[in-house]
Amino acid sequence: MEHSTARRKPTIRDVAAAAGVSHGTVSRVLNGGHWVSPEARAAVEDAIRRTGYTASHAARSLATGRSGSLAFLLTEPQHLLFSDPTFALLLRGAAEALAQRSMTLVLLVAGTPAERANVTHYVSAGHVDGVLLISSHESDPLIDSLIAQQVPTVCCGLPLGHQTDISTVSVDEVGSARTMTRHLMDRGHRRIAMIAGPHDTPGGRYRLVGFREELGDRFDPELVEEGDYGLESGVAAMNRLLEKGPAPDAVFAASDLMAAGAITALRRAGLRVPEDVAVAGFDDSGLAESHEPPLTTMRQPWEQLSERMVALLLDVIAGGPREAVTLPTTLVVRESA
Amino acid sequence: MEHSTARRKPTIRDVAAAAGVSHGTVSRVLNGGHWVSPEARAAVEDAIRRTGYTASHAARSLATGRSGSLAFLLTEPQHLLFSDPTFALLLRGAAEALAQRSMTLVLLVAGTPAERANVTHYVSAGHVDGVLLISSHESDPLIDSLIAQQVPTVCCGLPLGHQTDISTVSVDEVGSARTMTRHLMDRGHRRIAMIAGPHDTPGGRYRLVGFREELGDRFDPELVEEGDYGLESGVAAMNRLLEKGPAPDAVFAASDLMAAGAITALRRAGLRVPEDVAVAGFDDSGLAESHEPPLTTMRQPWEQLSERMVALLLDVIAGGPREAVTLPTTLVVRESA
DNA sequence: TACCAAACTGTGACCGGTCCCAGGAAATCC
DNA sequence: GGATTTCCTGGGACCGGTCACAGTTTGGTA
Repeated sequence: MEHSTARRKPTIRDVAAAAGVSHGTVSRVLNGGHWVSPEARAAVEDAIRRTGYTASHAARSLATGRSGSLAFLLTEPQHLLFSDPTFALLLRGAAEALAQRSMTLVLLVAGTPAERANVTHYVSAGHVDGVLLISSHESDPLIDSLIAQQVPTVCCGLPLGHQTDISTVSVDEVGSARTMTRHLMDRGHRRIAMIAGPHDTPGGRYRLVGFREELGDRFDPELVEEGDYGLESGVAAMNRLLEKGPAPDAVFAASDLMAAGAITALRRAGLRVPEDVAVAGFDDSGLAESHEPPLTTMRQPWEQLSERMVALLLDVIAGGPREAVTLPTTLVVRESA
Repeated sequence: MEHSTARRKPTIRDVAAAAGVSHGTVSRVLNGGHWVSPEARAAVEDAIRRTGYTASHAARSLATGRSGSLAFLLTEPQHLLFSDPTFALLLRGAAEALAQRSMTLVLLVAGTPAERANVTHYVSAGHVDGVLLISSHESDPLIDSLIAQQVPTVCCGLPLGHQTDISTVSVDEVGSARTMTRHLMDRGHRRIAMIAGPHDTPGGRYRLVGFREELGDRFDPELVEEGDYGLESGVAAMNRLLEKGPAPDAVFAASDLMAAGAITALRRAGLRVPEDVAVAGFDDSGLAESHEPPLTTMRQPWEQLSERMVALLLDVIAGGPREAVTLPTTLVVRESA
């Protein structure tokens, strides 16, 4: 007898011995159990239970060539990551969607050029099966190198300036912006300003498009300023709008954080929200509900977004066709507008 | 000749062939290069460059028994994750610290009981080399099962109710709270209230201890309310304080989010901050600086926290001794107090 | 000159799965 | 009743690394 049970982790062959079958049969049970007799299957399942067997990721990965993990790739500069609750929502959703499929999420951050190089190397070395690309800017070289390396990728939001066929999951940016703009117009506002997102991001560009479309000939380019989705940039953009001339009677910000920033700037200027100026946001990021006053905003379907991204990426990995999924948003009317 | 180069990824043996040495020598070069001649080493390094070789995680992991990844384990309920910028800071820091060591971070979320079971199973199956445990509550069964399974673990913050020797990295909670309390007293405030964190978390308990110690016989238990670190709970706690009697002239909240919530509640009650009531936070979480008014708070050394946690965990994995690291915080005086 | 240690290198077993192939048993068909 | 198909099973090669071991060369010492 062994001097102790040696606490070695049981392998597939230990299970096979315990069940009185071959390791090949155990493997078949593990992978769906086709072509195994009911008795053999039962014996194996019992043996697995008795031995406390758990499959080794590494061994499986080596044999199959698949890693069983996806990368959650962030390319935003630091200060946005810190503050934007949006990323946390997507991250959590993705982690959950993967856990259900017993896969894992690897978080990759590619803010600095050095990090980008590392990340590209890591990803194309095949350490992950695919990439969930979050928030990319126009003509981001990272996308091109992922495409060049044939890495299965799904983008969150339509990648601008890349006419290649990458699968995407996005929300109806133009329609959402039109809905919110219409809401502000219906409330009787006439001088409506917009604090748009960066023009090299889909949210920055298309929300502005929707805003302009809905306003029609009432659109005034003087009433558009650009921010980076962050709170500070909302303050700055609002200040620029106030410097230009008479205050608008409503402001549509392309993110909740910028809306919060705009409200701060308006208050400093002695204006009340929503009495003097109505302010609407975008995202419904959790901050919106608890803000003072609670923000009127467009709700993005966060759970669906991450779930669909994961599902789509797995399709792509399995060799499925390109797809572009568009999800609807909903108007949430609270107190700010 | 092959019909095409077949795009198979080069292995260690391909490199060996290209360099004219054995695969064993290539492996030695890869692992520090001891006992290899300078010429062989140069030949191998050149061959690696020419072939574009990248080591396979899976194969290495299978051979060594180590996975090359750590888990970032979150046990908080959902709504806090969504809003608290604190987690994002720690997460990013940890990802960075690991990337420098060419290891990867696996994000695990154990909010619901079902998730907890999965996570426990996953971790003890050895799919990660160790666990960075973020924000655990008192007598969390998760900690005990990790200990029981001998999983190398480092906690962020002293785990309450677990007298076992787990390595920890924490900040000087008591000292930090005393510093802030002293600051408020020095500013002339006499009726100082506290919005504490959950009493079953180290930050909730020890910040209150420091507050009480510093106040001495001026301490009034009536002026203490508890929140869950989230914004909403700050609003609620402040409202409870206001209902009890005359408003305090200063409030010390155990998180920036709760401080922001307290300010919201005070404003709704018609009180000005800091003119009528001073409000101080804790964390310096990015929100603090951009808040209106900017928050006086205790800055936690986020980068150091995550870096030390990772370093400590790697020590533990390597068989090093238990350690309890305590890091200092710094008082940041802005406008709110 | 013989002997030995140190420095270097090659070989092959092994980690724990998957998957293919050959073969046996039972059921089906002519 | 014999041939063929269908179902099930065992065995071994293989994935791409690491590591222990044996063997070769070099230089120093008795």
